[in-house]
Amino acid sequence: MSDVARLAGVSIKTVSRVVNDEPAVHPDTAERVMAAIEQLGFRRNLGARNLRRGSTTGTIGLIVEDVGNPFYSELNRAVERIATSFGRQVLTGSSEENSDRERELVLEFCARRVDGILVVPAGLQHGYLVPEMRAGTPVVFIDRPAGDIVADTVLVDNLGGTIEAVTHLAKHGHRRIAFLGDSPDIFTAAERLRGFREGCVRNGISYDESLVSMRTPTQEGIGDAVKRLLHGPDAATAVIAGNNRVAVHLLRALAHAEYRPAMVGFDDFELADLLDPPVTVVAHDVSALGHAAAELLFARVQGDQSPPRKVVLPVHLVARGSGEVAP
Amino acid sequence: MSDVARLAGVSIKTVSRVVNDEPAVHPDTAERVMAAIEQLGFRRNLGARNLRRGSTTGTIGLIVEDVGNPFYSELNRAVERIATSFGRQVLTGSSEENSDRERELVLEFCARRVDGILVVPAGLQHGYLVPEMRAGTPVVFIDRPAGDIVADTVLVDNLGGTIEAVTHLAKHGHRRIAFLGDSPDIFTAAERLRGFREGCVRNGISYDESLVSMRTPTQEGIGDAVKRLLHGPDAATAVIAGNNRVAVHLLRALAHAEYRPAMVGFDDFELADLLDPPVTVVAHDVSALGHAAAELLFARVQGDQSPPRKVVLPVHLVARGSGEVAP
DNA sequence: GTGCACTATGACAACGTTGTCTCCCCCCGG
DNA sequence: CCGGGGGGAGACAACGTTGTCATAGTGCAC
Repeated sequence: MSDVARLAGVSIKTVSRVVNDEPAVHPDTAERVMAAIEQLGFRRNLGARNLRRGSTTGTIGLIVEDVGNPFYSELNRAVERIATSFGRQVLTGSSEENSDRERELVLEFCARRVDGILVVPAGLQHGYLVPEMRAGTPVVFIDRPAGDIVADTVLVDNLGGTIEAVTHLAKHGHRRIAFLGDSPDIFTAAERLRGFREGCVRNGISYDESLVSMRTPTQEGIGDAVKRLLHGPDAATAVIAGNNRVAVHLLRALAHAEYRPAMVGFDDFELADLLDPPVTVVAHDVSALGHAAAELLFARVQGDQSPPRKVVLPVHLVARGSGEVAP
Repeated sequence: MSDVARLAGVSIKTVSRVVNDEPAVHPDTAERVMAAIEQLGFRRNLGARNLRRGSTTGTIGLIVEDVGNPFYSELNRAVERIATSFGRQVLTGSSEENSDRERELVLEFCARRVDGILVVPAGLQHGYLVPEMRAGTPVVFIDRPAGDIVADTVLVDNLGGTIEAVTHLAKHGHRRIAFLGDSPDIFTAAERLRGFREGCVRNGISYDESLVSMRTPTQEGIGDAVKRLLHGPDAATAVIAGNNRVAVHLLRALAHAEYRPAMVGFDDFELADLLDPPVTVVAHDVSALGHAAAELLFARVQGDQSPPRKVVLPVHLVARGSGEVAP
């Protein structure tokens, strides 16, 4: 900036006035300054600006499990849309379902003085956030609640959705329904299992633990579970996939099976309608999730001091075929 | 920081020494400082630090068309992985295939003094980058080359891949092959069309422009193209989808068709193997694309001054069924 | 006891901006 | 001719850090 000032033959402050479109600069002067800026390729240093003004940095942080997972990338996109409308930019990070990594990312973001943080929490302990939140960095939890603190949270109706899935299958005559979930440490997985249980109860089905598998989904693990749960005299006639990754592995495991059980997945996914049979899912609006969370965050950024809110978004069952076959 | 210093009864500089793990601080003093930091929830301001040290900001920018598109989110993930290994964080933005937006994002990133920029360019004019690059911000172009400047670029073999697709179909007896591409303004789309032409030539097929459609893919547009190209006396017996979105729309348009042509898609996608018939694609390694680009960028960040490089990654045809049916 | 090396600490400036205050000049009314 | 007002511009400090240099105190060899 001082180079520009020298070249234009003005003071550094006048350059500042020009780049900030402040009035009270003579047009001729402004033009000289602009020319100098152009010539030198000057670009104002936003870091220094934010430091001096004590203003917001114009960035927010988004932490998800994996930015490469279509579920989270859609979330990312929705968040970005809102951020852009508020003139903010988005720093993203993948926690890889690792709470240490999550914490590292959060603290790094705080050190960068992001205006706010959106996080799909991996861990259950979030006490480390208390000082940051007290220091004025708003945090909104997405898809899963904070472990041990009270904070803004946006969730989907995991419980209701899974109950609906069970009911749907029961309505089509199924009494032995398997549930393939994810690691029970993950809130959504635990909650959906709870919904599965409750769904069984409501439909007069005795809950059978041997038909449940709760573990991080891998192709091999799901393959084994399929062999175990869908064969033999007490085999399940229907199966619920606890999330989109379970669903994909399950579909692959079933692809060449001689017997195909009825199936309902939690989370919609692209091409579900083009498979044979098309896959019935409990769908929810991922964009709406990101949208709601980001809106909530920006309300906080702009000074909303009301008590922490908990938003639960609805889900709905999309019947496409795979869930409507009889036992 | 001055609050911490006051509470610990030391100078601000000593606090700085403690947070930077500098030697020559008495353990007792350090402990007092740590306690004060803990008590006040102090977190060093990275912005101020970077300003003072004149060092890098520890961030890089990534601009893609749409962070929500699985193709780009996988790229994002690969880039993030490398960035993390270099201790950097990633600012992301979606250009929405709009060159003004792209430019806005780039300049904003530069104003934030990112250490480097990775961009999947939307426009053809990149002269605006020259001052920034001269000022020392390295830029690497991904998937598409810069329009009018020389810069590091990482591409995939669009030409070779499409030739391979045509050859594959020709080998299975097809002589009338349709090509559904994207807007010809997009480098990859134009390049794949060029490959289609070349493929026809090499296989002794006369290139028929009436079997080609180059436009931004929408469900409706692809549906119309299908009606036009795959019916009538001169109907195509095979079709090449120019990218993953075209493929998805095409699959949906064909789902309930009485006649299904052979098909090969450019870009692999999840579940392609589970469709009926499984979809044959020209696949390339999106992770490798992001990996290579990020590695190249960090080499530049670390001072590599060698002439701009152009990397072309190989593609390979994955035969799954849809491309192996006879006319 | 003197000199020297070394440890622990602090004062101060500087990074690139911008807010505040001040100054100068010109124009206009009385 | 003088005073006041407003437009245009600059000097300076400050944002939160850290690099440089200075200083005070300690221990040790001579």
